[in-house]
Amino acid sequence: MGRRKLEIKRIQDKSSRLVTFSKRRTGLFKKARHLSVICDVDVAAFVISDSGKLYEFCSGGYNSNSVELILSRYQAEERTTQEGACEDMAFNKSTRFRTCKELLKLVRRVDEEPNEVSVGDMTKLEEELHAAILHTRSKKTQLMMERMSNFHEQERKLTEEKEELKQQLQVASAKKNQKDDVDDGGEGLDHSANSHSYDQTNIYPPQPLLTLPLFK
Amino acid sequence: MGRRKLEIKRIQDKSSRLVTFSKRRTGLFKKARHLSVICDVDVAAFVISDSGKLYEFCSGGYNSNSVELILSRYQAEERTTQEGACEDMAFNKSTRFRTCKELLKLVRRVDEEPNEVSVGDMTKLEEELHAAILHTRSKKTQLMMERMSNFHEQERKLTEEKEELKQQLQVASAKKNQKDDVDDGGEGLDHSANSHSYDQTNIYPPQPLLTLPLFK
DNA sequence: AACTATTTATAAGA
DNA sequence: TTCTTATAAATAGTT
Repeated sequence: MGRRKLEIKRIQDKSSRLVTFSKRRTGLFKKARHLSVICDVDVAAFVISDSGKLYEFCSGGYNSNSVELILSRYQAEERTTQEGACEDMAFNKSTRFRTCKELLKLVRRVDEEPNEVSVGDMTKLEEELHAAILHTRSKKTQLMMERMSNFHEQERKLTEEKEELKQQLQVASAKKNQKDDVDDGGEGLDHSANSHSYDQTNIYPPQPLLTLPLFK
Repeated sequence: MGRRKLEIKRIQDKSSRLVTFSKRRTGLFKKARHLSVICDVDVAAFVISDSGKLYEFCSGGYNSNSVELILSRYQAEERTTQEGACEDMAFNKSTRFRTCKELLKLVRRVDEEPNEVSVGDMTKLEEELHAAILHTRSKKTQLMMERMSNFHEQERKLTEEKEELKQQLQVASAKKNQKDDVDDGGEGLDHSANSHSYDQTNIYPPQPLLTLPLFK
């Protein structure tokens, strides 16, 4: 809804992204308000900006507890939904981990009957969950690194092949010039000039990941 | 937006209220999704219908922890706003997050003079550090995804250039054969046969990252 | 911050 | 419900 159709993908230019963010955030909250009034329902919406600032809308107005009501409703849902997730994941590879199911069961017990779970068990649970996170995260990173490495290798190959072709082109045109040197021999070189070599190589040497400033 | 202008007040007729609810709820979540994608921010929205059914949208997709992430951010805010929290810390009300430097200063104090930092403050610190981790991690992933996308693009370019060079080589050798056709004209083609085209294109369409099972 | 040309959402009707 | 369509509302780019 604007001067031109906008693709639904991240706006690269920071400045216009910010402007759009402001406009659309306002729009979203307005829609949320209208929905809550017109249909007489509870609505809550949260937006967290790039810089970490929280924006919220809640149909109950600001000094009501309706956010809590909505959230607790959500959390209740969560608890119900998680029945039997991870049914199949026997991950006690080396006796170090219980099954995912057992872990989650314990999590639920901590929530529902905290007095019947010892602090020791909770500490253990916390540690195991943390281990699971680390495991998953490390696998993820490894996978991504591998994929990037593949890209890099592929690029190297392509560049190599390109260079080879260029060489061949030069050799060919040189031979041609040798053979009939009074001819319109310039043409052969035009092409190699045409193939402006891409020098955007500054993209790759996979720069060490920057440490982003945490928050502005 | 419709055949006539609608006042922003509860629709009396139950049937049309329900129809409108369905339409506008869909619209709201769509807007939320667009906002999250276009502006690259986290968004969560909850709607509870008259009959108590919960509808939710969250920018992270369904099996991600982004709802929790956003909610914990909200709850952290809550705690901050309430009295007595964070005795020791001058909070910047507008951003709510202190600077990284301030955070680290507190970490050092926890280490050096643990008795002078309240448990409440430590809890708060822990939460903020956790938020910082989440933020950093998400940025890291984003960065890697972007870089992969760049690789992909670069590869496309290189392949394109390679093809162009190949074409030129063929044209050149064709001309050459035209001019002195009794010559050792076969040579020009040998090379293009040599450049076996790489068909390992199955690597890229950057597959959406799989959600790895926690443990094998 | 305003202004508009356009796109997008949707109210009513089928 | 689902689709169609006339119209209202949101907003992208511009000033």
